[in-house]
Amino acid sequence: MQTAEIRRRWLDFFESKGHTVVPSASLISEDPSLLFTVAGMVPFIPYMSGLVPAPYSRATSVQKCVRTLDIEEVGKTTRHGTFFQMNGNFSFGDYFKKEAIAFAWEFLTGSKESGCLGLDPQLLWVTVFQDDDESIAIWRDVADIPLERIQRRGMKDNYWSTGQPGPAGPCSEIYYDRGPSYGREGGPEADEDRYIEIWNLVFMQYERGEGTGKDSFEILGELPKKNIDTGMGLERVAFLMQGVENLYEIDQVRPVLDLAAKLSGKTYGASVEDDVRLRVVADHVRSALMLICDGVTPANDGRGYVLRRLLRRTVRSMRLLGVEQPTFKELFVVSKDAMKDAYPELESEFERILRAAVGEEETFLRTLTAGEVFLGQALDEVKAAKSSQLKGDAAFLLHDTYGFPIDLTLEIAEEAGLTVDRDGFKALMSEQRDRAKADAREKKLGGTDLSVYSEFRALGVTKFTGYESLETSAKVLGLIVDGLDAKVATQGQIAEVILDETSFYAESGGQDSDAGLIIGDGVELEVLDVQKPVKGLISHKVLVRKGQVSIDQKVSTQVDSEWRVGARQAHSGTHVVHAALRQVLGPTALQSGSYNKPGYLRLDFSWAQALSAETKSEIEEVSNLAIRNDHKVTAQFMSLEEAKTWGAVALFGETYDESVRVVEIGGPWSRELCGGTHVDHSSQIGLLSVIGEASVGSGSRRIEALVGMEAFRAFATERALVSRLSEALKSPKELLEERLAATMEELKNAQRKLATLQAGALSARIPEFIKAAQFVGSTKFITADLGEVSSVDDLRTVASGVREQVQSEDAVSLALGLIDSKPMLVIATTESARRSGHKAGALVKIASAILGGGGGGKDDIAQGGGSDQTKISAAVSAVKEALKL
RNA sequence: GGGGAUUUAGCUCAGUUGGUAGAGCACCUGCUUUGCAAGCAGGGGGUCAGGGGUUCGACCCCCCUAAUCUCCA
Repeated sequence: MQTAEIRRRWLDFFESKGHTVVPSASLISEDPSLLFTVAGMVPFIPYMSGLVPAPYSRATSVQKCVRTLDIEEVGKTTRHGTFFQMNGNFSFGDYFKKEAIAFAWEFLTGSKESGCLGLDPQLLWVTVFQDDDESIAIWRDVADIPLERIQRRGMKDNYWSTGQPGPAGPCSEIYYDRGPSYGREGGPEADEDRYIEIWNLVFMQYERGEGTGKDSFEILGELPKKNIDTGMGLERVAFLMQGVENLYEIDQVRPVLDLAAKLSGKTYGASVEDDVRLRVVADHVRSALMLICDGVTPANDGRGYVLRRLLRRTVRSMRLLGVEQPTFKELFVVSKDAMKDAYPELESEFERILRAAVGEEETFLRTLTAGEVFLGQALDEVKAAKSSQLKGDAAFLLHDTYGFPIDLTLEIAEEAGLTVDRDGFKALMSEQRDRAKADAREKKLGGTDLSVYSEFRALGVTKFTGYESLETSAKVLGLIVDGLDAKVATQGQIAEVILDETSFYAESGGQDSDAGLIIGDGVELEVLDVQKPVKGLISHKVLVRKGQVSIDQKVSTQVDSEWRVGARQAHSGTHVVHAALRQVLGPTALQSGSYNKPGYLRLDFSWAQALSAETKSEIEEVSNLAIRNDHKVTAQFMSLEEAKTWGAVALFGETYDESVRVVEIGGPWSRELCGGTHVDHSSQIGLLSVIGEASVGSGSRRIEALVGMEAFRAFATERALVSRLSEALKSPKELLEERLAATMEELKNAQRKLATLQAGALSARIPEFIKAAQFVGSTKFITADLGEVSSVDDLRTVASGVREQVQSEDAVSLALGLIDSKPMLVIATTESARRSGHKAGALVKIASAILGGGGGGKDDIAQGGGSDQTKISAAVSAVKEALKL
């Protein structure tokens, strides 16, 4: 049975059992503490923990997941994949153990004709938590499974919790027996390779307390609402049902493996090492495909770095298989075709996906080439030193600084007949890890506890009235002071206020929160920040300016109207720029993040190269034309499905409710899902001025713009600047550039002429200096006092010019002058003077010490200086004295 | 978030406890010559990423900033 078919049957089955089908959430987790969606239940966590009331009591999904913790195991085992799909059914305070077990058994063993999977019940084994007699009874009852195929296991294997205080409970797992050729008898307790886990049923029934690890914490009591969370690994079931050996051979993955084999001329199954590499390629290509599709781009940190590693490991594996040419183009096409039945968006997004993947492949191939050169030199040095081992720090430097993978270093060193100090390398790696971890611990302080909000959220959602009006009368439902529930907040305090309704916009979708006042009887609160700490709940951070505010008080929320006008201009301006980007650059220039506040907006978008000045102007022009065309701006609510078929731009990394708000500017010209506040007509944006465009990492650019009055003021400031320049250069504005270029040219010529003249004038004085030479013993001593000079170069020119005239004699020339009234000197010696022991460096040191400074240089020429110009003649005498020796 | 590396002529890069910034290629001029990156001679071209500091003096040492590459979390 094809993977897509199992997926479809799953959703149909649970829908028929009254479950709401929830589409897979993005791989980019909404929870900022998680890099990715790592399990099927992740999108449901707020409902499980009770933070947010569940909108349905039963749900089912097939969730895309990425896990890279075991990335090194990929390809070596049957069941480690970095990307996988988790089929889940969930109950939020609805059904519990009995139904969960019955559903699972029916779906697995029911006939194929009836829409189930039709697995042989004789091959299924079950594990339960050791004390959970209730589950054993249900299994016996529902599945008629013999007791010897039900095994009891301890906390470590069959007890679920998040590792933190909160819901917890026993699990029951279903295993599939692959048969005697895969391992020994005795169920999962004996052999988890023969008996493969396919389904985990988690019964959330207890509240756990503080504690560490998986098995040492106390149980505080029963949960008021018990939940069911189950997960069936789609890839695992697929590989068992398709009669293949592991998850790399299922229909969604195998085509990539086969292509990699074809490209490298290898035969799958011929070599253990090559097989692992082929599986790594097959796995990583699929993970990267899905990640890029969800909006991740290669980067040096966070999610982007995980993606980069996947892509680079793929390139490296292909190289180890013997392919040095680029291969991503072909590999990704094949992977996309294998996955597109379940994920049609892969087809429409493919151009963007491929661009990101191929771009990364190119840069990594460049990195490899650079690293190979470096490694070649390092290996030559090892050989030259008659050693046979490349040091650990050299291997680490290659890896850490040049991004050259360690296994390639090992491979190439081996080819050259050398070994690598692996222990040294590992030690340096773990040092680096410790450093990063220590830092992470440092920063972790102040992790926010959201539980204080859940009681307010239980009272219902905060009604947002700000789309229609700036002012609303409301009731104070809750106060939080210093993170704790409070009854009252007094003058001077900073508090968080929860209201039943509000006209204040909370920061989201890139739009900064509203500013304004909350006024009540004798109380005035200044709104500093507005956030949505949990879905549906709006919290106002305020400073109590006058009086005191208490629970149940009636207040009026008053958004600063000037602020809101600016916010609307900026947010609509962001949509305009986004649409303009896509019009000018094409649909792949997709927004990946944005921020806007009155007068200012910035937008990050996926794009590889810097924008040319012309492109930037074009984007600016298209934006301002759209503003001038006075498009109508409308907002309406509709279902997510409807919005998608309508072609609204949904942004990656954002999560949307069932009902979404679609904002249009000029109908289809700009159509985005957005909850922000907007102008009514595009002309109200006023004016839009692009002020900057820069890189925020490879594959991602940031454009910044000013709107409305801010844009006007920026232009006015520049105009004033140009006026001042024009006045200063005594030139009309139109001729400024020419004038400036001409002035620069003149200046350069004048400087050159001056330098020539000065050099000439200085050289002309050389005979005069020589004529005034004195003899110190047999050495001719020539002093040239040049007075104020422009640089040491003049002194050097004279000193060496003099020396040139007397080069056959025993002579020492000294040129001295003042630079910014500090005495400087240069001494030059002829060859025969040096033979008599007169060294320029030593002489300069003597002189400059007297001048209150220092100096030095070589034997033939040296320079120095000091700060006391009254000591000049003393310094010259000292040199003369030194020459006597 | 924490490290490492790089930034020098149009391009690729040298630059040695701090003492006049170089090479190859490209460019210009002249000569020579018509054979695969032609040769010879001469020449132009540098805010040594930006800013601050230490020093008599900084491409070099210290601090800050930016861009690019890279590793770890």
